[in-house]
Amino acid sequence: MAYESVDKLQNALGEQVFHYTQDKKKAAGRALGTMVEIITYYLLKSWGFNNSTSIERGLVEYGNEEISHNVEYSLHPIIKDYEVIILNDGNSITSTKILNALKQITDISKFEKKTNNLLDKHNILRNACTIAESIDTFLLTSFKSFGQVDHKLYIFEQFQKPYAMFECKRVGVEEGTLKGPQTIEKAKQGAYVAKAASSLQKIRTDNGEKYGIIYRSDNQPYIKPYVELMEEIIYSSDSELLKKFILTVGVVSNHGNWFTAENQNKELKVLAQSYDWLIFLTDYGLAQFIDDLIFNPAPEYICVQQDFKNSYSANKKRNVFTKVRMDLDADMALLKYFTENLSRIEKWFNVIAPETKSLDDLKNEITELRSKNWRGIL
DNA sequence: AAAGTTACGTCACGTTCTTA
DNA sequence: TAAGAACGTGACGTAACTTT
Repeated sequence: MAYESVDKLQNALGEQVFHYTQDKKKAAGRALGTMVEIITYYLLKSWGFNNSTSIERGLVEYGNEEISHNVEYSLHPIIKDYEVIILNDGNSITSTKILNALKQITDISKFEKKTNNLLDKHNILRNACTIAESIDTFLLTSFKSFGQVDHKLYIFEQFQKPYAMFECKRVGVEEGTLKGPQTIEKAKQGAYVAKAASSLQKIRTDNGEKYGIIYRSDNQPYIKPYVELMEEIIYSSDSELLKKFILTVGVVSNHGNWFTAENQNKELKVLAQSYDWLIFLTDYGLAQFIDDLIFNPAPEYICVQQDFKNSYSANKKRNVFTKVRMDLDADMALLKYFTENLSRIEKWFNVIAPETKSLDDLKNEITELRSKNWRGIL
């Protein structure tokens, strides 16, 4: 690999790409944050969660609906699915067009239309495209197949209430310092949301053990060691326990000194005890992604490099390399890259919490949650 | 002095409103 | 319908400040 640390890589990006900004390191850091988001999202897609995943939805706090937080990715129960065909007229695929097609096969009067385009006329895909909302559900659409004459689309009705959420965070090293970061505020912000979202709440015993508490519908508290209780909820079919449970997952990226096995920084400790799961994208993983797709792409991935370059230049119009807006070719290239390298990519992550678990366990837990009979539960 | 906290500037994205 | 402005939220890095 060309760079021995992500910090070096960030500075190189600053010089090569973000020279037009006022603070090139900061801008490069922001772009690296976008990469962490994209890696996480395409990992979820590769795990088969494409059609369950929403982006930046407002999530209300458990028991306190007046406060909501935009969460990066939330996984929602699918309750109905449809397929429609849209003529390929070369123009954008608007929610109006999709809803008009859907109207032919089902009653959509309870929905309020959104104005999102699944694809715009410059072939920019909108990931997790919401086309309409009702009180407790919404409609999310995606491509089933592309055609010269027409496209086949999926439409999924899903519950507003998710069963899992993911947040991505990255913090860099300050120039001139060996230790960092100084800012724990971001970690606290993430920790607050993680602690406020789910019905499974965290408490400490007097001995410092982490316990969970969850209320049943008769208002009786149910208290047990945290991970034990969490597993009990995930693998149960008890609607009282599952109803407002949200598995919270944090994804943080290394900056070279957050994480050594024996010495975690305060920031990391705060996050590790606040999310149900904290997974760690290593320097190595982030650098591999950037090297394989942006610095030294194989021929089939050059479009990714191009879209990245086009997205970050002094005279760019709109970014086409984000979790939501992604050039269609880059999307397909990313899916190919993740599918073909999935086991290698999964090794980019370390599991910080729960201590004894693996990434496979996480996949199993969200798969288990997806499989619940949510219509009966909610 | 070092460690920790707060404030702030810049960049970015999503939504809604406005304009054409 | 499309593009852009305005606004709200969040991300990231670091200067300035406070506490130990």
